[in-house]
Amino acid sequence: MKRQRVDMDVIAHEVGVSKTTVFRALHNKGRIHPQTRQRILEVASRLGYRPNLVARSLRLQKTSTIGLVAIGLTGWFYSHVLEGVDEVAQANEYGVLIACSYGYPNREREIVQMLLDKRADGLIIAPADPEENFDFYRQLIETHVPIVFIDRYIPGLSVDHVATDNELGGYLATRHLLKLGRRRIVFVSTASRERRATSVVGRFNGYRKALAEFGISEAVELGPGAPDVAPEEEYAYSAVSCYLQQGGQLDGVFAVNDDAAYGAIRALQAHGLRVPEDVSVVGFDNQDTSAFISPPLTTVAQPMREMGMRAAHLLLEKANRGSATPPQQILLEPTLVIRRSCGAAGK
Amino acid sequence: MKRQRVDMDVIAHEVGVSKTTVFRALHNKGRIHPQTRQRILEVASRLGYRPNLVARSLRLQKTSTIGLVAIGLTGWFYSHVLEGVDEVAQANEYGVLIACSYGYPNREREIVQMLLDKRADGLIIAPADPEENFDFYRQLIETHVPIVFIDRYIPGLSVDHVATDNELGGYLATRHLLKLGRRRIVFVSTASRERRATSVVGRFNGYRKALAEFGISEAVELGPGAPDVAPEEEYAYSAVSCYLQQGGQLDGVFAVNDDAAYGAIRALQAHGLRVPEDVSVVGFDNQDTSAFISPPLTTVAQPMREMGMRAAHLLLEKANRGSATPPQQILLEPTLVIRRSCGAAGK
DNA sequence: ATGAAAGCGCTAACAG
DNA sequence: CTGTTAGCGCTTTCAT
Repeated sequence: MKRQRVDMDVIAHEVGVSKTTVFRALHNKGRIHPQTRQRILEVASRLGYRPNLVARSLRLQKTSTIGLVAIGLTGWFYSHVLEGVDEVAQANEYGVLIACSYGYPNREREIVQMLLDKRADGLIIAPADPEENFDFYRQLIETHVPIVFIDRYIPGLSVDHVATDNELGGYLATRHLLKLGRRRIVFVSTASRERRATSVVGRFNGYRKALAEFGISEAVELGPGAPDVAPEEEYAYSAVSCYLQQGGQLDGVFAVNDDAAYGAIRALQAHGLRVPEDVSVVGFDNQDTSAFISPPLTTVAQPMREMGMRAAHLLLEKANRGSATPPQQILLEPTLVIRRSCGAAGK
Repeated sequence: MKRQRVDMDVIAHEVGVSKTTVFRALHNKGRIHPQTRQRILEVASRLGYRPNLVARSLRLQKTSTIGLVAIGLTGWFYSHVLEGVDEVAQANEYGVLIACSYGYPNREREIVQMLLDKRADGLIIAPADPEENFDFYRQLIETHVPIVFIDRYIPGLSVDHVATDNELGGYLATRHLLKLGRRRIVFVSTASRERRATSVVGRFNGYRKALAEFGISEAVELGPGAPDVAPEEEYAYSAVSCYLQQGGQLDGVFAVNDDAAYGAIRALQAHGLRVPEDVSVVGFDNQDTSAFISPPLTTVAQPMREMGMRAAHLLLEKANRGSATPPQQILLEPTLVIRRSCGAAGK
């Protein structure tokens, strides 16, 4: 038995009306006799009719699809952001076409091209590098494809973006350490490629700003120079270990993310330093795990899901109302979550 | 200035040939004069021509898109699997349309439908529940849409799937604890919905199988009865705490995943028990973090990325060679990673 | 070596 | 209230 595909024509013939009438029945649009509509709906249902969204997309010049350019799927932070995007997409009957750049700017370009060829209605992009693809994006913007940068952005380009106020986050974390009396606070950063991202740069600036307010001008960054190795924990571990072995002093650590904080804590402990008695540690991201390591980690929380949702909303707005509105930069507020690793009261 | 969209017709007019010729030039197919081809290619490039993949999809009845039905994006395990899928998709010039069920069977059905309406060439699915959608999938299979289940499957349905040999994993973990002399080994499981998944059931069976080999018939599962709360760490923490407070005895823990292991360890420590001196703990998944908590966690590693890649390959094969081949069940081998939480020698 | 024409399945403008 | 017709951009068959 040959199960034939059923399209609107098949239904039309079956019922004995025209395709247009079928269309009107299915979409309940225009004037149509209730009886006719009823019959059509029944037949459609009996035949298991399903609209061909590809055909619709071609006709409407609109795919109801968001293109999502991620750096990777595995990070705590990004995966939550992406769920936020998915959530909004589903709620608006949009699909999400996703592809990862894995941090490579050239791959990022290819992906964007692919997504555009598939006629995504707009793109949400976490740009791997703040400079490498500057020209590429500048040209892209001129084509008026709706684009929203997420988490990171490309300085100098006037594009919508939504991100956490990373500078504020870094500031809050560092000021907290300072208020606890810590004065030799180091910034544990991340592998060189990531280090350039606006999110990381922001945290570092916040760190320095807080130091400056307390009259400290010397910023110490641990990471640059360490072997460029994954995972984050390992990188931080070796960066901190190296610093300590060379006789570096510290009584506070602000890690660029929670994973780095775990590595830092382990390095400190391996070196005989106690956390938080000897050294206070603050991370960034507030992973679930951070409440369960020992000591429980003080960290900066970002509204991850919300970030994804805001980006998606922004994009859909652009895609539908036309991109006439001027670009918005949405900054989300981070919050400090105090636990025991910093030595302050906290659960 | 009105920047008009350039399609093959525009190029054709510009060069003074027919659309067909343009087609042949672009695809380098059929007989075409090298000169003509050259001119066409130049114009196409100058005009910034990009193929409309939606139109192509409609014509070819093939979208070069994989539909991915995930349970969520945030787990360590799944996110790595998805990257594997993405990797293979990109390598084969496929797109990945993703949507999450968040564990709800009805939502899962809607997503599948949406992906099918968008004419994905095939679906990779992590089914939320092993039974709820049985009939739905049974019917779906009859339509011959290429489908591959991943990580979990639906018993009784003859569908391709690729998963870890979870029973072996549970067996390896438990046998390891038994060999270390532990005899009161509990299984720390997960919230009720997840508990039914074939992956979890497999781990539990492996656990019991190992116990049986050592003449132990009593299996103790911690979790059922505990408040059904997120995150995993919290759930495990309260399950273990509860057990201990009620005077439960144990000298070994096999946790269904690493996050649960973290929660278990914290509960044990909070209760004055030392890990691994008093209690040996083994997890499942080998998250990066597990090497950096204290004590470093012994755990079962799964080939996550490979799982995603195998699933994607399998799907593409089905989608292209026609789904005439009989369904394959691919089981991947897990490996035990020994660290300190179990008390054996190990880094 | 090139072109004309049909058609993928849907939507919409226009008639009746 | 319903039908006819054209067309979205591409691929392919058949002709020349």
